Amino acid sequence: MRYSSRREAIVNALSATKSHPDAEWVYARVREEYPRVSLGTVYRNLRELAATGAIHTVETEDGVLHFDADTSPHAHFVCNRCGRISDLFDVTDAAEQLQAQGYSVQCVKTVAYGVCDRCGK
Amino acid sequence: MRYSSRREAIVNALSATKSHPDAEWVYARVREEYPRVSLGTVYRNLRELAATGAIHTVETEDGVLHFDADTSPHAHFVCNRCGRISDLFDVTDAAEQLQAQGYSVQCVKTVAYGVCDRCGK
DNA sequence: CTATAATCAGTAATAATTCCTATTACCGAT
DNA sequence: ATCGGTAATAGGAATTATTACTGATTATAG
Repeated sequence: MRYSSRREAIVNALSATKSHPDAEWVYARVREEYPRVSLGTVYRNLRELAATGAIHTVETEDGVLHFDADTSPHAHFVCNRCGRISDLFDVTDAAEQLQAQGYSVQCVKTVAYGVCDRCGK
Repeated sequence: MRYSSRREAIVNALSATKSHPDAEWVYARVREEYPRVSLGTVYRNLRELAATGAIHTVETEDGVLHFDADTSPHAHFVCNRCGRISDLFDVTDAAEQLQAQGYSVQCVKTVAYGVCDRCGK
């Protein structure tokens, strides 16, 4: 993957926040620097960055993808009311910890992605 | 939520499999019994059933929602190659277990959903 | 029964995301 | 410095899963 100014701006925009923004937010930010950037470019770069593991993704319950430049291992909490996404750096007993902090946990989903035994052969 | 024959057929179709199907699959099954059922009805019922917790949902990386009639606490593994979704009843050290079984784990996502401290007040 | 409110089928609309095509920028080699 | 090949970009069209809307139907409480 060779250098590209738009991709750099996308990564910079994402690295400057811990708010787990969606593609539209990144688009708005990058447009401040490159007013002619297209939404498709933002989507493509975010997708490619996520595919290589350079950034991470969080899917909210409304199906919108959110992005995270912090690739250290951690989980997320999504508020179904305000949409805010917060970090959970210690996943053990996540539900208990959250409740102790005043969060009401409706469900915890753990999904592993990869290649299964059949496909790996 | 009052009785409806279509909803019953939807739940039955979902309960008859462990393959975590999507809405189209459920639609095809229910149509065997009710050929005039509409896809919108299937979507609406699946959404309402999931909202009440009667069924669970798993989102694959392509953004498609899959449904699970098994509401016992368990996690999932999604194969990014064949799309197959398998159950993980023991989540502790999920990655290690999966690797021992011949799975190649690319990432594990844990997301908790609920209402945050600010919104709860 | 009857009233009423949920549910339905069918269709149109929505919205997030991807695809497509012409154009442009980059970079190594001349 | 220029060329040629390759990859990236812009802009818009297309795709696709999902939801919204409408008038008709149906379950069920009284």
